[in-house]
Amino acid sequence: MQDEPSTSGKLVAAAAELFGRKGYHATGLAEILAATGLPKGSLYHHFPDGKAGLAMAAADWTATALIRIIDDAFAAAPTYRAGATHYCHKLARLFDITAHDDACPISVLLFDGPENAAFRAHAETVFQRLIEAVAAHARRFGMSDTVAREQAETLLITVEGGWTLARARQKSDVLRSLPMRLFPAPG
Amino acid sequence: MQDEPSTSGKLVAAAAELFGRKGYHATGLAEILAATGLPKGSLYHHFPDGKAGLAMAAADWTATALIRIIDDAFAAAPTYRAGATHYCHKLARLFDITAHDDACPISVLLFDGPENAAFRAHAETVFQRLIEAVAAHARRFGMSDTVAREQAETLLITVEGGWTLARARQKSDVLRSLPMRLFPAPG
Amino acid sequence: MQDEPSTSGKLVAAAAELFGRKGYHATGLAEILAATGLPKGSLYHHFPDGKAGLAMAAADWTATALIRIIDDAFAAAPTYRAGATHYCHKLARLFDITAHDDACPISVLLFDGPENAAFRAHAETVFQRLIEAVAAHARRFGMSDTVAREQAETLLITVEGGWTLARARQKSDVLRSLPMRLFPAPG
Amino acid sequence: MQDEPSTSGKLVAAAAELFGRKGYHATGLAEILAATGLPKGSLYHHFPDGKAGLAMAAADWTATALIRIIDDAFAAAPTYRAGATHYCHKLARLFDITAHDDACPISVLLFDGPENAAFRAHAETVFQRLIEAVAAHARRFGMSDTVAREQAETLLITVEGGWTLARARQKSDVLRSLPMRLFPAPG
DNA sequence: AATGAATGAGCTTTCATTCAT
DNA sequence: AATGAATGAAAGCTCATTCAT
Repeated sequence: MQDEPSTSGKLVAAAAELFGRKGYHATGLAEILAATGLPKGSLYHHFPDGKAGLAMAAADWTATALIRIIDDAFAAAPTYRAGATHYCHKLARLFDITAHDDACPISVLLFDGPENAAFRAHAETVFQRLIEAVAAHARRFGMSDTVAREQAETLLITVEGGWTLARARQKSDVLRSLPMRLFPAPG
Repeated sequence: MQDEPSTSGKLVAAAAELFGRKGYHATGLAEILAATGLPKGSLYHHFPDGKAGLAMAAADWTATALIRIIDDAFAAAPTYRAGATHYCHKLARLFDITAHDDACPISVLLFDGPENAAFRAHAETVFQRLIEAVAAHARRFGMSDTVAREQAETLLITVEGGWTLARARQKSDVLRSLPMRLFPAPG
Repeated sequence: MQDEPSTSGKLVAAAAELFGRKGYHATGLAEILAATGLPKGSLYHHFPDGKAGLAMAAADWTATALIRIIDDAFAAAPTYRAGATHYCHKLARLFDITAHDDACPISVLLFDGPENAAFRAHAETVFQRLIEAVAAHARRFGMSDTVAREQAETLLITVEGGWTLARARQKSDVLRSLPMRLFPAPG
Repeated sequence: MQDEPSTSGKLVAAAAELFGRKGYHATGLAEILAATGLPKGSLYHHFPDGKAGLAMAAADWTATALIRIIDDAFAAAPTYRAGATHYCHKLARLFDITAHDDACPISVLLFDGPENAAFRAHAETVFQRLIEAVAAHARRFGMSDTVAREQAETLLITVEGGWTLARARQKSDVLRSLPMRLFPAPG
């Protein structure tokens, strides 16, 4: 149970953090290397495709982290609605902890990337992984495949937009208000 | 009845288009100038703050264009729900017309910008203009101030997230599905 | 006896101040115009040769100001030595009043200028005007032409070097020590 | 016995020559690189602080060269006066060899630099190195600490001013006349 | 005499990447 | 696997100057 992070692991973590905070093009490789303390030439051994390859790995890494949060949020929840609510609250806390200045870690990684077909294709895959993670929980609560995917998409869409507005306002309130918008009181 | 576009107007339009499509940092000033045919030095005459100033102007310009779409969508609508639905459909058509590759014209302009306080402050203002434009129509349909603003925020959040997912999939379907998500069938 | 400074007078004064403080190349025309409040196009009406012409005028203006200081210093002096001492003290006071950050107003104007023959020729003329001003006082105290010019040159050389060292140290002490160096106590 | 100049050494030498001849701001990095034949990107590898860092290194390099001249001049001299005289003559010869168009290599490097505190602080240090080098010789000839430093300052002040006037006149005569001014014939 | 928009060459600097060791 | 010097294209920006009004 050694934690000693691997060289490429350190690179991916630093890249995910910086790409999320500053954007793909605004983050220089020198900055990433400085954050890890690794020497100049190291990067291209682990990521022969350079910055683009590192960005894809960082997107995967971020998605995995988000899926863990999703699973945690839904694990102890009695209903789908409760799980979704937990998820929004967890994201609000995450927003408060970080510098209030990170973009949705995924969308930035994907949308500020190079105008590259492979890169764009990767974007949809990553989003789909998140949707599938939520849909799995929805099915667990008895929803049909179709409804589960529809609900998962709605949650993701709302969270994505909510995070953006929260960032504009530098306040996490919007994220905490998402459940009320997703599940309006009847009547 | 041509308006013979002004020099600075041409710059703003080209900037809004390119910033939206490629992102702030990925768009070079040389590109913007090439798109307008203007010489290098012209830019700083009209935008002494350079790229950042041009980006702010482009954000304003885009917001104004979006508000016109909002007003058009709600103008002939019999209900708020109908107006919001029209708006989503109009955006889907806009998405189909453009290169399928533009980010939400506003969020990209604001969130890929430089790490600049003034820039970030401008972001909230622009978003607020859009929310207020929608809220005005909501009030027109009899909603209270509080409810109107809440509904407007919900619409904007959903559209923002929907556009992002549409872009990842390079398909406008998600945008067309937003009304169904916003106003689920009762029962 | 109106003081209302002429347009070109304002330009020359601002140019002399800025060229002296920051150097010829480090001072932009925009800066000079901003300091005067004059509009962009004004400069070339009064100085068709542009920056170089303005710099020559500023050098003349500064030389005239220095000659007035020289004349004041020697006017009430009983001996040449007393006059030279007054002059050094006056310069030390001038140094203390200004930002401690001006170069010798003349040498900067002349030596950081463009690599231009006309400009360099002007340099010698201006220096010669200063030497002649001092030499006139020296002759007044009975020195021969040859001795007077020699003494004037020595004073100017020393003041020039002293001002430079004072600037490096940001202290006017060196200027006050110049008389002691010029006229060492006998024995 | 060639030293095969290092990349950074070539940069410093070229920078010292060009900064001295044309001034800090009038010298472009492109010029320096062209003089060395090095490619554009090389400079920032060796001088991460860019032009300012290169200028400081060039000032040190020039000071070291001047101290060697000072030591040579005083090495074989029987008296302090003889050493100072040798120094002035050596500078006059140096002036004649170069393009007659260099400023005092040090003062230009320091006084036409950017308005930067670190840069200005470096200026005094470099001047002090020169003064100390002369003072060491003065002490060798039996002068007290105080007198030695005073004499060294006087020599430096005079040389500085003399070089400036020589440059204005494009003739080295003034430099050759400095000993006569420093050590006037008694009587 | 006065104006301010227009101009494009030039500036310093940063970039992602390559390569010899 | 690891290193750090080398590379040159491109970045955003400022410059002195011109010109039509």
